[in-house]
Amino acid sequence: MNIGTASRQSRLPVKTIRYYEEIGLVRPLRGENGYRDFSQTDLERLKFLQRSRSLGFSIEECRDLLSLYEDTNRASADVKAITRQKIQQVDRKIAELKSLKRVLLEMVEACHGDDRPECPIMDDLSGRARAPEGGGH
Amino acid sequence: MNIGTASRQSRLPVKTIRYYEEIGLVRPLRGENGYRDFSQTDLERLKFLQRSRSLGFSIEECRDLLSLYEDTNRASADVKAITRQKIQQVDRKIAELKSLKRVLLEMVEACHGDDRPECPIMDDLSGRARAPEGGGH
DNA sequence: CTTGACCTTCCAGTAACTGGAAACTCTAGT
DNA sequence: ACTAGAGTTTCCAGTTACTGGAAGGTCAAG
Repeated sequence: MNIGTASRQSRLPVKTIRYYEEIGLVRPLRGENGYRDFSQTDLERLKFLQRSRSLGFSIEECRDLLSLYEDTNRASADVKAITRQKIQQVDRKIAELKSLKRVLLEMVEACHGDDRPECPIMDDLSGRARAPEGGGH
Repeated sequence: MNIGTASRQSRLPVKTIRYYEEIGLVRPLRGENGYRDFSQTDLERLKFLQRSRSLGFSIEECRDLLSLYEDTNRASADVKAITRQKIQQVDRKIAELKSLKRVLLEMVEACHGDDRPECPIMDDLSGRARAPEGGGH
């Protein structure tokens, strides 16, 4: 099948598929006209990539998963371990964002937000201390 | 002051400061020897950038904030609006990550994780349906 | 035979740096 | 005066995972 068909069926942009070929994630055959010719197996790989990428695995992680995927003797435990690591990464990222949000919220709450030029948010960003407001920690 | 001193005082890597100059975020003077010479004002800008970047504002957002910062007539409301937007972005990102985590957790929980080759995680990634386990939601 | 969709390659750009090479300057110690 | 080492300069390339665009070849329908 041509790249356009593969694109629709894998829900990956054409450009992305070409890129995946470039970095060796798929190796479609070529027709006489030079067009890429994707087999069902190639399509499987593309779908696999689409899903694992959208689940936040990096290209390199996908490469690992893909080789595990195609190794019929691989242990389920290996895959589970990688997935667990990924969950931890996601957890860390969530925690980071939450603490970021907390700071931003504090800044917004301290800000009168009218058309006066004084602005506690700016003071925060510039490193000036903000006056404590009712002894919060 | 030299770039090394500015680096230590702003807690920005030397390379990053040069990059910020390249994209016009700071414009230090030059000494006779060609060395950058940072004024107190330059240092303020660098500190401002360090803080706002670490709070997740993009370079372009920082550029906007910086011009608001230096506009003594700007309204506090403008800054507040930008910060509110940023909070919404952070919220969206957190929600995304949480739903991502949910999927990953489901996969891990469905996986026996021993050395057998069958692996529900792989089945998920490859798009195969997984057998429902006790009436899922 | 033309039109338009689809395909090809190659080059460049994105965001925000980071690393490294080659060369110059400064400072402290001998 | 000389030298070693730290600090500085510019420039080029690499990172991640694509995305956009130009210039051109191919295919199917009418």
